[in-house]
Amino acid sequence: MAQEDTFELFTRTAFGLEPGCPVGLRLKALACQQSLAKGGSATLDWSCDQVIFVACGATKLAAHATEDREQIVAFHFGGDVVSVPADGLYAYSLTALVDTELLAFPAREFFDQAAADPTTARALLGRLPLALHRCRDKAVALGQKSALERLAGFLLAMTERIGRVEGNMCLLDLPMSRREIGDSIGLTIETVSRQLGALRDAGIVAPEGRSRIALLDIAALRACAGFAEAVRDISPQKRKFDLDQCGTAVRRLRESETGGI
Amino acid sequence: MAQEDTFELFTRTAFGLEPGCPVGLRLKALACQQSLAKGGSATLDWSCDQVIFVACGATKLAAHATEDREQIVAFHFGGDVVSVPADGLYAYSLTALVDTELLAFPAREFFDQAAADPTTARALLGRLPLALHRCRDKAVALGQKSALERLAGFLLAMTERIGRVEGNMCLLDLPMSRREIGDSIGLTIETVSRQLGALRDAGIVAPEGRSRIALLDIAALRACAGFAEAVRDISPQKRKFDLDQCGTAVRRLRESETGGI
DNA sequence: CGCTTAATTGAGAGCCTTCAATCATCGTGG
DNA sequence: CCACGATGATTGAAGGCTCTCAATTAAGCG
Repeated sequence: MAQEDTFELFTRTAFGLEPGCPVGLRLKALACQQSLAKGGSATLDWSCDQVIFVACGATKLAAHATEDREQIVAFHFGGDVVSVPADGLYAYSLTALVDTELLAFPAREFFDQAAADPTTARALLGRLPLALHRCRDKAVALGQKSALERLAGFLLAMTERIGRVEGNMCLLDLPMSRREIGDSIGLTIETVSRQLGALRDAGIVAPEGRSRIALLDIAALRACAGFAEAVRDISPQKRKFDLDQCGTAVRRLRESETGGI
Repeated sequence: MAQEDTFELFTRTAFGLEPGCPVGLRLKALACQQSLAKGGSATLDWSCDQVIFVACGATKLAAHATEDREQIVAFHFGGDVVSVPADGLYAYSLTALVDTELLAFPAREFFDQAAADPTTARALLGRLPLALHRCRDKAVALGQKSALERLAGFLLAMTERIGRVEGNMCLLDLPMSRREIGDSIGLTIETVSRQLGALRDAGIVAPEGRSRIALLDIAALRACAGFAEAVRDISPQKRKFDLDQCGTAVRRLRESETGGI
């Protein structure tokens, strides 16, 4: 993908700007394009925050907590804008799950320009809270939910992002490994595998090969994830009843995933 | 605190705006002031996102995962701006830890006005990523760290926010209960108490009464929290060595807390 | 000073992790 | 096209950390 194409994709899809407009040109002057092969990590200036536009492909944003332990903070797909923190409490990295094209901007200068243009500013003020709220939902999952609940929530979140409907079920082609799933929801690869096996044995999902999963019963999966189903102003009795409807293999949880900025 | 005073505090401290300026007036038209007594929850329109300015006091933003289980997503203090999600996967609540004054805005209209004013937009584009990055650091703690690491990280984060230096140590007057600490870092009240006891026995902290904690050895506390100390471009040997310097009562983790937008 | 509530401490159980082995998948080369 | 090898995934057994349940102690308030 040529620099021109990538940048036009950026201005158009991310902010609804016409190519060649003043803001677009100023932002373009800041942009640094990168092509990452599967498994490659973005080369960024880690001394200051960055804003990344994922033109196409898929990436993971990971925080390195220990030499051998990383927490994946979010997954991103084509069209997403990612806010990448500078080195702070943890060292972060942005890694391509598949071949990926991206645009990198230094955050301060990027926001300086964006703030001056109402259209761009409004777009960012829409995306940033969304990413924040997704991250919070993730924190809820990591802090309060069981392994099964986290995995079910993960699958549902991924379905919303990259799921394809096929008849009366849903197909999911995951670009990430079991390890990356585990690193995302705070579980070991073995636990992920075991819980996936439980969902399979319950007839809720059907893994096909290494990366494809067919979702046979989304309602049951949602019950597994244990989200708070529009609970406000619903009587406790009714709420309790609904929660108990999940089957025997179903126990506790809830979750969210993938936060474009 | 009168409406006028609260609002002026808002425009001045949060955005550096002069009272009576055009944006200020338009934002004021959206504002809904609330005074919360300790323990009171904000009355908000949960059908749409809200932006809250905490004029003075302290609040917790909590997600209700289950009837008896809540995850505190962030603590806020005077001057903070909070992005509060509408009802989604979870029901959120904003509760006062002490008597608190706040201003509530509907998010969409708020951002519409803010985007039109470069100064306000720039201020928000500075605060939102900060809150996002804090939330991510919290996710790392919840997903990867041990109980001791989480508590140490919590204390350090709180120290940065509301700690007072007193001689060669630091005093911390926590406005939240043990239960709220636990709900914030994903632990039970008993585990919080036990880990705090471990830090006390190690001579690192000295609890005084229910809410005050004296931090006697911040370096040791930092070691307990197990943050990645500017690890990029440092040899593995050196890194390993540093990590092993933490004492016997010290094991694994790292953390962050309190995200004003 | 006594009461109510919060915090601490202890014992046992459960869930996830760790360690280890087997199996499957997929890319490569014959 | 099939066989092979390497890597990833699954499954099993044992252990550890945190949770749950329960009792005791302390703090703060009237």
